Amino acid sequence: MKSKKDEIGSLAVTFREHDHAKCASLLLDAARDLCAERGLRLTPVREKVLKLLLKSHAPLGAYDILAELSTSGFRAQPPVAYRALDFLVENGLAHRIEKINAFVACSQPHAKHSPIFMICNDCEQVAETSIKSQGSSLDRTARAIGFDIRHTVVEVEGLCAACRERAPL
Amino acid sequence: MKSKKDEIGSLAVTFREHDHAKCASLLLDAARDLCAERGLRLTPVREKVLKLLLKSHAPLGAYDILAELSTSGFRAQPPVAYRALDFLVENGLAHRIEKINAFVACSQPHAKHSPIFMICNDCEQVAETSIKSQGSSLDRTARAIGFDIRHTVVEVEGLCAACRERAPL
DNA sequence: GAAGTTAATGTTATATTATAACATTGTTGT
DNA sequence: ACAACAATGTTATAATATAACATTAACTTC
Ligand SMILES: [Zn+2]
Ligand SMILES: [Zn+2]
Ligand SMILES: [Zn+2]
Ligand SMILES: [Zn+2]
Repeated sequence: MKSKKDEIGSLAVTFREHDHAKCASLLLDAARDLCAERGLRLTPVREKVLKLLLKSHAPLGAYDILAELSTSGFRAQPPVAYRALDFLVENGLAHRIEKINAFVACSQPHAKHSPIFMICNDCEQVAETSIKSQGSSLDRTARAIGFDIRHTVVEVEGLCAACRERAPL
Repeated sequence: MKSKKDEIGSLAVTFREHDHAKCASLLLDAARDLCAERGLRLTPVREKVLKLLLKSHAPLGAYDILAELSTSGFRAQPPVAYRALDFLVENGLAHRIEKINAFVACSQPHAKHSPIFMICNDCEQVAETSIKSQGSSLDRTARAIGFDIRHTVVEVEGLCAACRERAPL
């Protein structure tokens, strides 16, 4: 049984001081492992896009990525970015954040999960946590009306603790 | 204390047989009342857009609305639609559904609420229900990490009961 | 390893969604 | 009537995303 502290630590490292270089490199390794296991090809563009997303916990728009790709010797037509992002999203290595039309690296790529995002409107970082869908209020309501859930979007906007301290209110 | 049946009836009428003409007219009246109470101006374009949204429980894109406006003698430049939609959304008469870049009339315009949408991928109708934010898992996680929630997006995609019956699996 | 097959990338063009900026008109309060 | 503000009209463009088709690379299977 995990302690509450563990839970917070593992789920919302984004808004806490942490060794992000390590954070990013562990996730990159995890992605490589996952692709190897599943016979997926983490091609140069795909890996590059993942690395760009892993640079920070702030999401990037498709055109931000495109711009960075073009300064790194990759082709820079929109489909290049969207295809790589599609691959990453379809395979659980990244998520799309609907509210802001942007993408983040997944912070728990192996586990099958329904992510929840907390988007700080000030520092623009995004923390990923997870829904426990079994028995949730959402799940119960859906069952009650016979709705079969295929995909869930949960995104909250607000201010992270650090930003609230910096600029109270 | 409401019964479970009441709760379902009031919250997810979308996917059930119902007198939608009545449904729409009650909501239009509610909107007029609400604007009168708050000193808001439900101008012709704004009312027309609300009526368009109230035609069904299927959401409309801004450009769908624009097209309908132009066939009704209104000006049809994008800002016309977006401004009316902004007004309706800001004042709680409509909601934007992020996942599909579209808008629906709010089904409970008086109550302050955090809506949840259930989007049927087959019939494309959307049911609105509500989060009980107090004490929810989301709320607890946010508190635990000191995140101050300003706005919540909860949208689920899947199949409604009727569509599942029509086309099993 | 040559030929066939599928997956991935390259490239051009265009579709879709949304906003900036500024001019004009209408409404409200004095 | 006048000022002040709210709403609408209008032009232009920004930002996001996909369609379609050509080319190249990778993986089979013989
Ligand atoms: Zn990190
Ligand atoms: Zn922050
Ligand atoms: Zn109805
Ligand atoms: Zn349906």
